[in-house]
Amino acid sequence: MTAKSGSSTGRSANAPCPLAEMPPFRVLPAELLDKLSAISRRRNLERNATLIDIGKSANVVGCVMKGVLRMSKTLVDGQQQIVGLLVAGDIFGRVFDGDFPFSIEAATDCEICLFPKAEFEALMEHWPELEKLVILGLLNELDSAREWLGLVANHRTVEKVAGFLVFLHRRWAFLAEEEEQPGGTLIDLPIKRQDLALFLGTRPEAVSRAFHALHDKGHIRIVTPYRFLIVDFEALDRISGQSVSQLDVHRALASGEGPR
Amino acid sequence: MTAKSGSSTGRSANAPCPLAEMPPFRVLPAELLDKLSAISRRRNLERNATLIDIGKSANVVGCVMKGVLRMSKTLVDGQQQIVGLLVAGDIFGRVFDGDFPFSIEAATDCEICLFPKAEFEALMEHWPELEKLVILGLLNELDSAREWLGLVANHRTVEKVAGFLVFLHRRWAFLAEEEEQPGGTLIDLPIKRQDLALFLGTRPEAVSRAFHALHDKGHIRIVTPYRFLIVDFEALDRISGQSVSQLDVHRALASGEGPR
DNA sequence: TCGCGTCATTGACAATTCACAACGATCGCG
DNA sequence: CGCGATCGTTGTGAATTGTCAATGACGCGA
Repeated sequence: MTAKSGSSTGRSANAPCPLAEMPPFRVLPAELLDKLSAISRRRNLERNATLIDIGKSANVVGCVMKGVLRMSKTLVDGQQQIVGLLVAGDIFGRVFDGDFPFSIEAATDCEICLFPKAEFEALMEHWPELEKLVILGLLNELDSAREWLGLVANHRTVEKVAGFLVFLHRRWAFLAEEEEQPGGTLIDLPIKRQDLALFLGTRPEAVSRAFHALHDKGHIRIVTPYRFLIVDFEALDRISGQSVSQLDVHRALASGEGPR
Repeated sequence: MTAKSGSSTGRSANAPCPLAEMPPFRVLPAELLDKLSAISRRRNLERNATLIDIGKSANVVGCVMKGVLRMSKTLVDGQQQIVGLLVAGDIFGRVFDGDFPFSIEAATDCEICLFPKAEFEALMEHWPELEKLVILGLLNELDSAREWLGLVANHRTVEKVAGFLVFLHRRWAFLAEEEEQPGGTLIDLPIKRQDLALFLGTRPEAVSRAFHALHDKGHIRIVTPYRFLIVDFEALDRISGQSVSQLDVHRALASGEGPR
């Protein structure tokens, strides 16, 4: 299974996961939660640790509890192509399918919860609720990937970067990664410039220039290279050219859909 | 334009679909196939007809029997952003979820098979095989979307276009859209230049130039604007940047070399 | 058959990004 | 406390694309 950076696992490896705390799982009946907890293994990952290597068999299904993971393909020359990010609440795993067509690495320190694939699938067959959860999770991932596609399809780097900030703001709104501030919303960037550049289909230099262009226009404020203050969200949304408001539906899933 | 060509449906609307002929459904037990057929409605779509309007409630699950459909979002400025294509064998539908966050239109004349969502979901709860089918279908869509992401993330238009051809060749290999020819493989392009440009994050002019650049290098042959002959598949794969270094490709192109 | 509109193609120029390089800031470690 | 490595930032010329405009090919309907 996921052999990797040795012992970032720690001794909490076998402790059951507080699944009930994660938004997507909240809707599940208590009995199912118990069964899930019973087969769950907790795991901590240090930044840059590899969870799943492309091609290698990885018979696990998992859920991100904390942190950010990146999914990427490694091309023959060693260059990485990032194909997606996983954040808290996201479920990953090739249920009923073969191996992952990409690697999964920790972009930040992470806490994740793993289930043996076979046992997870067995549970799915008996619990339609779990099956529903998986399907909704996949639809969510799909929407996310397509939203990214829209971002990357933009021509100017400023549009991509602005769209990226909008994306962060909208999609991870329920996470503790943002804080309200007198001047706007504070956003922490989970990945470094080079990764972001790869993801957006550009170069680190262009990303840097774009951030500073937005800064100079007064739309954002660069607190540190990894922390931004969103001053004028509307402006970013306008620049990104993505002004679509129909995606709010799925976020109900991610946010636990309890309220309202 | 796309005025939902009302009743292109014809009188074959209620005829059962030959589901058993579609690859994804072949594995299902006969009894389930019968039940699916019982609730299925066949439908024909003319090119540019709208199947599903964004935002509108569409309580259907469907399968493409023939032709190509495009999924797209319409941005505030009226521009379309294409987020995916559906080809024969693809299953679409927001199972257990709300409305579509995009529109679906026929890129070519199409034959599709529709199921009422509620009844389809009911079948899923009793037939794990169907559930499995849906999940695998979603995983497939996800892979497809991520592959697109890799394409669009490329910088040069030649890389995007080359990657697109590779994508067509690999992903729809089982379709009758390609034919073997003495000189290579014949591929039919299901969408026009402008759509492709939107999809690849560039302009029609650039797409055109890229196609002709590949033509001039001898890697493809443009039979008609919608029909290409793949002469040197390896070269395309190399140029696409999905399997080799983009730097090498740049140099290879710059020096004007052919296949090794 | 002719006329019309759509679409692909091509050309020329401006705008933007890439690529290469150097510099500076930050952080961990001895 | 200084050293080195990593990363972010900035500057410059070269390459590529976006943009605007015009032309030509094709299909459709009158």
